[in-house]
Amino acid sequence: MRIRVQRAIEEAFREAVADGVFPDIPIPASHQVVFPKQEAFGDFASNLGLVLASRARRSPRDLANYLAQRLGANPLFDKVEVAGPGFLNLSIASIWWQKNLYTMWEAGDSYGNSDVGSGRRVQVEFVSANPTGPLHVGHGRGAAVGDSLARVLKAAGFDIEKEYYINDVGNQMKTLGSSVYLRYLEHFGREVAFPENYYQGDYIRDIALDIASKEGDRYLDVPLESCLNFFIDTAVKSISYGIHKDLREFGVHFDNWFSEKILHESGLLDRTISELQDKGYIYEENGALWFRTSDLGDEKDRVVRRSNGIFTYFASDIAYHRHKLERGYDLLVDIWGADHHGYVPRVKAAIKAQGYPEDRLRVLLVQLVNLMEGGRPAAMSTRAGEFVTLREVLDDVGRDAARFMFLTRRCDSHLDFDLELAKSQSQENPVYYVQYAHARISSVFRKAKDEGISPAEPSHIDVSLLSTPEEINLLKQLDLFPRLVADSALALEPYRISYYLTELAGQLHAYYNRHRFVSSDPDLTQARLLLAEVTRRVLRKGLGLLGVSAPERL
RNA sequence: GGGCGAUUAGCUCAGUUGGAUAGAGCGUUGGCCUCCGAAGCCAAAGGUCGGGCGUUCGAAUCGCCCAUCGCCCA
Repeated sequence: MRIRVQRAIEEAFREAVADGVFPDIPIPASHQVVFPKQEAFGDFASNLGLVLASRARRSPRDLANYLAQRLGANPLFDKVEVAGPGFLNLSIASIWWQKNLYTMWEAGDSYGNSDVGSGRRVQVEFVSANPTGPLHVGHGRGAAVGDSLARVLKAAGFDIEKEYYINDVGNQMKTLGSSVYLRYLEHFGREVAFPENYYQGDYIRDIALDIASKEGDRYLDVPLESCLNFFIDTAVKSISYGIHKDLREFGVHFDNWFSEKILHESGLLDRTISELQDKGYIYEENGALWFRTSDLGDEKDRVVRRSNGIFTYFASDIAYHRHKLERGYDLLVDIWGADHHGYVPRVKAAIKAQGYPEDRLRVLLVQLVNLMEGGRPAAMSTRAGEFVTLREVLDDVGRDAARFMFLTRRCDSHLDFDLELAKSQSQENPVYYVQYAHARISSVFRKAKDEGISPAEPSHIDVSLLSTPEEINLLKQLDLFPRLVADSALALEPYRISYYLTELAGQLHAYYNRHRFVSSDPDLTQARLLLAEVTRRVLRKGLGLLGVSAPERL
C-alpha cells in the first residue's frame, strides 16, 4: 500500500511540475513516506513539502497545500491534510483496505513472500558447535536465530543454504579422546588423575561406559598413543549423533555439514596460506607465521602458524571462508556467539586479502542466554562440565516455547530465559498469546461449521461490510506482512516477525472480544469469515517462519 | 591500558534507520463471561530516553566528551 501512496505523490508532483508551479527538479532522496505515530495523522505521512522548500524557495506549507489539493482528487484517499511545519497527512479510503482482502486471499499460502532477494544465493552458517560435548542453551539460541533467518530469507526470495561447520581437528580432539580414555580406565578400577582442563561432563563417562560394554577391556593396557584415534573417533561419533538428534527435535535441518578435516586433507589450508604469502600478507617472526591483518582493518597482526608448525584455528577459518567464497554465494552469513566478536575484523581481513569485498560476509553475534527460574537466576553449578543443555530445555519447555523465546529479542541483546515462564501455559507466556489467536480462529470455523455455514467464494463476498475500526486495523496490519518479511530478511533480523505476530494476535483478540464472526447476518458473517481466514493464514505463516507450530486447539 | 556493545516506565524489552504528544508485555489498581475458547478484552497509574556539549527546520536515533555495566584482547 505504501508503494501506491508513493506513486500517487510522485504523480501529483509531476503534475505540479508540468503546471510550472514546482521547479523541474528530481524528488530529493530525503523524501519519505512514513507511518505516522499518531492515528489522528492518518495512515501515511509525506515530508515532500519540507524537503522541497529550500530548492523551490517557497514555504513548506505552501508546497504541501498545493500537493494536498491535487492528491485530494485521488480516489485512493479520503482525507488529505497539511499539518505542522508542512507534513502531508494521508488517509486511505476504507474501500482500498477492504478490497485488499481479495488480493491477500488469492495469494494463498504464498502471501507474505516476495522477490526482494531476486534469487541471490545466501549461505547461513550457524551453531557449528565443536563435537566435544552436547549442545547447550546458547547453541539453541543460535540454532533458532539461524534457522528462522533462513526461513525468512527464503520467503523473501533468496536462495538459501544452511551449513554447520565441524571443528574436528586440533588439540581439543586430543583432549576429548584422552578424557574418554581416562574414564574408560577408571571404569575398570584403575586409579587415574583426571586433569582439570579435561572434559568433565557425565557424557564422557557414558561414552567410556559404552566402549567398555562393546569392546571390553581390550584397550586397558594399550598405551594412549596407539588407541587415541579410536577414542577420538568414537567420542566424536557419539556426540555428533546427539547433536543431530537435538537439532532434529528442535526443528533445525542443515543442508551441509562441513568438516574442518577436509581443509587439511585436501591441502586447501596449505595452499591458501602460501598464496597469501605470495601476495605479501604473511611474514615470519620468532619462527611463527603472521598475517598482516592490521593492514586490513584489524587492530594487530595474527598468527596463522605457530613456531611448532601447527596451524591456528584462524588459519582454518581463512581457508574455510575461502572455500565458502569460491562456492559462489552472493552473501555469507555467520552466526557466532557474542564472545567471539573480537574475531570479526580478522576474518573480514582474510576476506579482503583474498580479493573479495568485506561486506560479502555478515556476522551476526548472538548474546548469552541467562537462564532464570521464576525471576531468579537458575541454580546452576559453576563446576566445569555442568551446564544446561538444549536437550534439557527441550524436554522441559518444549520446542515451540523455546524457539519463540529465543526469537523475541534482537539477537545481540542479552536474553533472560525464564524456564518457569516458558513452561507456564499462561498469560505471561507470549507463545500462547499468538498460538491462542490461531486456535481461536480455528474455533470460529468449527462453530461456523456446526451452524451449517460454509465459507463462500470471495468474489461473492461484500468486503465493504468490514467497516468497524477493529476491522480496518486488522486489514492494515495484514497489509504490512509482506513488507515486514522483506525488511526483516534484508536486515537479517528474524525477531521482527515475533513482534509483528504479537501485535497481530492482539488485534485479533481485541476484535474477537468486541464483535462476533458468526452472526445472524449471513453477508456480514461471510465477510468476517474471509477476514478471519486471511488472518489465520498470516498467523500460521508467521509462526512457520519462526519454526513454531500453529495448533488448531491448545 | 586498548577495542566492541549496551544504558528507554518498578521489571524485561520495542521504537519502522532523523519526524509531530515516547510504545508494548509483565507487575500494580479497577472493570468485562446468558452468546464463536476469559490461555482473552477494556481502562488507569507509571518517563528529564544514563549525564553533558554539538550537528539542523526537527535528535531516543547522527558526532564528540564523561559515567556505569558486560564481553574480547594484552
